[in-house]
Amino acid sequence: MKISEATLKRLTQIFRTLSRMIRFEQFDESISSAQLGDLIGVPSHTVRKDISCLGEIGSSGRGYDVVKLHGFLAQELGLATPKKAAVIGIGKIGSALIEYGRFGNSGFDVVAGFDSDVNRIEAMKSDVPLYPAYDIEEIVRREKIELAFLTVTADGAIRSLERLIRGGVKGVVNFSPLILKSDEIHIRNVDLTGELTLLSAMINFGGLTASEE
Amino acid sequence: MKISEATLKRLTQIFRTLSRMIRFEQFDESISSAQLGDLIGVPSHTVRKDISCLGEIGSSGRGYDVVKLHGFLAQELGLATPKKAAVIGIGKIGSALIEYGRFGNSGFDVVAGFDSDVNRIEAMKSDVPLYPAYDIEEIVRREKIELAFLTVTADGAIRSLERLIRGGVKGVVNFSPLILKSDEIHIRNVDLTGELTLLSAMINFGGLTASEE
DNA sequence: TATTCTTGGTGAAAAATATCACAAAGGTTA
DNA sequence: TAACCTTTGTGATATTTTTCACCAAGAATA
Repeated sequence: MKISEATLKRLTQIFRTLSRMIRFEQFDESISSAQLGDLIGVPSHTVRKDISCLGEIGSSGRGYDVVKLHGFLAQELGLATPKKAAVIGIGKIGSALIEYGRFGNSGFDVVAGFDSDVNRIEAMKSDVPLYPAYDIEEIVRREKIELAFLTVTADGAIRSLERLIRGGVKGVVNFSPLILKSDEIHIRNVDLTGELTLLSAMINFGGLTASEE
Repeated sequence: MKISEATLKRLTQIFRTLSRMIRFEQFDESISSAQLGDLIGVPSHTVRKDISCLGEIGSSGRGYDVVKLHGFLAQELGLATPKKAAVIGIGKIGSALIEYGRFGNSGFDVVAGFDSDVNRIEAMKSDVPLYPAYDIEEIVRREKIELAFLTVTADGAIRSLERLIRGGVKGVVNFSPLILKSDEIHIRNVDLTGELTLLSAMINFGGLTASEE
């Protein structure tokens, strides 16, 4: 079965929503595709089609068993055993991610932080061990780290990326304003301030799409 | 002419790339669609088609005049006169965004910060004025703020969003793990740790798309 | 048990998006 | 000026993604 990136994104959103419901013990035994759709902001048929890509797990007339669906998604998406993750660049964004990353149930676990500024490393206190940037390749390989948040400036982004790839990382979320691409690993570019620029442009175009020239 | 959200996103990426080139004075007089495509990670024909949605601005045999294209995009996308923006929630992410937001050429200008913790407001020093959260509606209306970064926890996200909408905001970038929707304004949901979960799932599926069940 | 209501799964239709291929326009060189 | 590059703009095509419509399965009710 084929799964599009859009579908995979929605499935992980469903997974995280279920994780949160379970963590806070706020859920009924089962949930309908319409309810799930409301939670992630898509119509019910999209939810059904997405889930059915992985198999038949729902129950006609009742919906999806919350705990069962959560476990099913964890299994099928490979999130059952969390992957190790690193944060490169311990600035504000980086240290925020280290804190957030301590929640379980997300499919990953932040186990190391890196920064090129050795003084900053020593000055900071952190739940996870911090290392100088030139140790990225070695530590990533030794600890079998598979994922990384890249929160460095545009200058250092490429060098850090190369180190990560040489260390064997399989996926990177890039927060630098530089748009990175790689044939070897998965990269997701997240431009924080770029989102506001896009929003600004969207407002000028009235609707989401369509406009008079 | 109609513009899809995907096209608009790429056009803002081109705009920001050109802005950076101009700011650092590192550019030739003109640039080809192929070069632009390399920079934002899409093929040249996509770049040409996107730009041509706004009009004919390129020059056969030479490409696009960098300064002219930048100005043209600013004009057409409505980024020529920066919109005012606010940051709701002055934690690590929030204060990082306030810093980043001081760059010009992005189509927006951060002019206010808000937090529900009054002590934190007083303790922080910031380039922009900080206010308590219950003043959101008033200040947003008075200052004619059109955009906002929402960097609060899931608990406070909905209340903050309502205040922003009542104040007349037109677009919000939501960083809380809650997926927000609104019929009245544009909302972009950016789930930072969710990106790693998605990446983790993508790795388990080998390619970007396609896989055997 | 018969009836009615709810809800998932899914093939088919529709819409949106991306890709291609090439004519035409401007630049360059001899 | 003529021949040859380079590169844009775009109609046509192909692909992907979403939406729709409805059947069948299970639950609830009487």
